[in-house]
Amino acid sequence: MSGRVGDDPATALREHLIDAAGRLLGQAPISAITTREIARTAGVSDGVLYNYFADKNELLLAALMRRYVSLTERFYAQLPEPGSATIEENLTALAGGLFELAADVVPMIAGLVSDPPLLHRLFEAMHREPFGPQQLSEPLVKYLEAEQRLGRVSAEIDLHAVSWLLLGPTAMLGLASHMGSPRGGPDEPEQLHQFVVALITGLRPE
Amino acid sequence: MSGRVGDDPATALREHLIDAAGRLLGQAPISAITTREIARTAGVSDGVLYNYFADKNELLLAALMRRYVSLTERFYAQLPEPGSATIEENLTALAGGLFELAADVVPMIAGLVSDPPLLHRLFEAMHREPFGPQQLSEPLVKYLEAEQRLGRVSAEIDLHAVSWLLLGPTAMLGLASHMGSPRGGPDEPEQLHQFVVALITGLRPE
Amino acid sequence: MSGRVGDDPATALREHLIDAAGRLLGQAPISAITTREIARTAGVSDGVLYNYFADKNELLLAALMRRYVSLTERFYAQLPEPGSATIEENLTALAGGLFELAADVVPMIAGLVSDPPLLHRLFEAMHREPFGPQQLSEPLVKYLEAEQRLGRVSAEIDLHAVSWLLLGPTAMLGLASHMGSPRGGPDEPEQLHQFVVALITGLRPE
Amino acid sequence: MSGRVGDDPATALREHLIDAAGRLLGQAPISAITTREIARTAGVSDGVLYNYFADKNELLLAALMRRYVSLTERFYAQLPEPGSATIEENLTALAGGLFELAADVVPMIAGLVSDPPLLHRLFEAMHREPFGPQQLSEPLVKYLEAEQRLGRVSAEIDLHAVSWLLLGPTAMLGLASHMGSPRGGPDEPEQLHQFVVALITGLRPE
DNA sequence: TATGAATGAGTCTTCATTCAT
DNA sequence: GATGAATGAAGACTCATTCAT
Repeated sequence: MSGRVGDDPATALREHLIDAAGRLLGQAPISAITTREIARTAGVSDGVLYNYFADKNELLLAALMRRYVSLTERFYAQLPEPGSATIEENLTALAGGLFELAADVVPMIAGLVSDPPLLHRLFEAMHREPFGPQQLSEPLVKYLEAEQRLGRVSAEIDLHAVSWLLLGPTAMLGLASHMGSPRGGPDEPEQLHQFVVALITGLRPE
Repeated sequence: MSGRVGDDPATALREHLIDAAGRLLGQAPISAITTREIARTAGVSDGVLYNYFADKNELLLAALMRRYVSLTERFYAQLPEPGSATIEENLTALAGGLFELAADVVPMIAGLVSDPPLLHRLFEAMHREPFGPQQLSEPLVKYLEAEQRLGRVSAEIDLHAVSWLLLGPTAMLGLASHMGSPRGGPDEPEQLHQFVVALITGLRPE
Repeated sequence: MSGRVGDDPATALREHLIDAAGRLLGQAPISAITTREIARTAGVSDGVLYNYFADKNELLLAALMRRYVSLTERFYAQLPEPGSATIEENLTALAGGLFELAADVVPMIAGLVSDPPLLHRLFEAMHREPFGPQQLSEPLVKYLEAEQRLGRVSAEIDLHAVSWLLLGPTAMLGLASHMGSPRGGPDEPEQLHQFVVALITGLRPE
Repeated sequence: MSGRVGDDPATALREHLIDAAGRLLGQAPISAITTREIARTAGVSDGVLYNYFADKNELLLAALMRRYVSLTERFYAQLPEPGSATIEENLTALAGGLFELAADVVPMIAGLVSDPPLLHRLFEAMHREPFGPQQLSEPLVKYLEAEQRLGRVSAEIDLHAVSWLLLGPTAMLGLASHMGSPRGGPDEPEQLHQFVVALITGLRPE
């Protein structure tokens, strides 16, 4: 039972615990995760987590952050190249990535609504990261600015607002995908495409 | 110990319990509400709730529904008159109402992510109501159709998508307002206004 | 809600409650019967029973007695006629009746083992009845005495012991029929017949 | 609070809990035994039992089995030697052992009639033991077969039936001994003797 | 006398946390 | 440091019994 964890520096176990907790975070609502379950998943004893974390929440917090960062990076890696393809295609692909991100992140965060102090701690931690939640829109804005300079996006529009107009419906759809969804409408990729088309068109009569 | 409950006909206590639970729903995350707490808040004994509800969840469900319906009705009462004022003003006001609705409803529902069976029951109950969650967009679409007929909104745009483009960012802002918010940006009414302007403008270069 | 019980003297309700409890006694283990269930079965209110009985147990006791007496009477009505048919046939038929009696009575009494005071009260009541449990063997002994006088049963045998030799295995089989029985052996009527044959034969080598 | 449990290897507490439950099983009806009572009897905290058993019933089951096995072994150790003494003496001694066994086992099992699922689980467990309940008769049958070969028992009799004729009345007497017994008759050893004599004699007129 | 709503003690079970080894 | 057995507070739910109407 000794070398199971790895031969890394002393605190490799800390990482190992975070990974185990993170794995569980993808499988069950956060409130259903017990310390015993984490310990078993990690293959260590029940009490060891208290050697590295003040309490269960602090471990969960670290796992939450790690998960958030890794999911976010996955999204950033998919950003389209300004000037390539069409705006419609690019934004639709982007919305697809956002949807996946939201489908993974939203339930994680939504589950935290039950635990405001923990939620608050998570947000503080997120804001210390290079890519906090509101900065999620930043690369999106960057991309749109580039397209604006290329003349492929209206010069007069507020790009920060546009980023919310993409993020919002997409996240909502991601959340909805976790509930007994309202069958019958178009499927999700098609909905995302319609959002983009409408956003490009604008409400203003020609 | 007699008149405490009210002088209404028979099952006034049922209502009283729903009210007590509803009050707690506004103060604490749903998973933190205990049967004992409800009983104490209602000023009755621990076991009474089982005389009126199959279990704790059924009571919570009733309280949740009552809250949802009353918040929804508040929103519907504020719908703008097609043709009056400007589109921008109307949609901004509408977004304001949606924001308030979301700020109240979203945390309520988000907390349920931890309890999928209860969440499912809530959705079934909501769909039996005249104004289910997906029908939330219906009056919005109705309003936009009227404006479309008046020629104040582009004829070629998908109004269902537009409704999501309004609901999504607004709900997200409502959720965000419950967290240690990202200080520094514009305040919420201003953000909502910017969403509307951008949505009216559209991305397409003139 | 007034005349539901009948127009008999004032305490017809007492009888009605006993009947309702007796009906439930045939359907569920005694410990699973609640006062509310009795009241609903009887179509009366929860609290009435305390107007006629000191507590739940006293009502149950009365129901138990009534049931015991009625089942016992059913058995007595089936006693064979001495001299008719053969001893083997008569005793086999008799064992069949006893088996049915036991299958009905045994679980009722066995369930009481969990409640010694109530059990004790039941036995005291039974002994005051004309046909107490040990008197169960009396008609059996009477029948055997008649056969003895007719020379169809050994003169030297203790008929009281014989009655136990019939009652015992039969009751045991009745109890066993209520449990996940040990499949594979002969069925119950055949077993009863074998008991009788062996009892007639005796262990003594010819 | 350290050495209280015993110095045995690892799961001494598991045994300790079974013992505590077993002790209570001898003192109170099974349905009256609470987890708290077991814990207090064992001198441990309320929740420990769930570290060793899936639930209360599984602990009770283990205690029940242990008791059953130990009582059964006590009985098997007393089997008479075929050919020794007389049949009457041997069977009377055997009936005495059975009576003691029944007096201990029957109330234990009878109390379970109120809890069919647990009863079923007990039977399954019993059948996995070398000496299940129906195999109780096996050593008895073995003994009688030996006597049959020695010519001391009628060759034509069904020994399986005979074993029931001994077990049945004996078990009934054992059960009866737990109730406000029917004073006045012969005492139990004498009754058992009479059963044996009658069984040897047989009903058939010489 | 009948009602049935209210009571509240008591049950089983879970789980974060501690601490002797 | 690591272990994992023990702790015990807390939660949902049941039900015999009471009592104002």
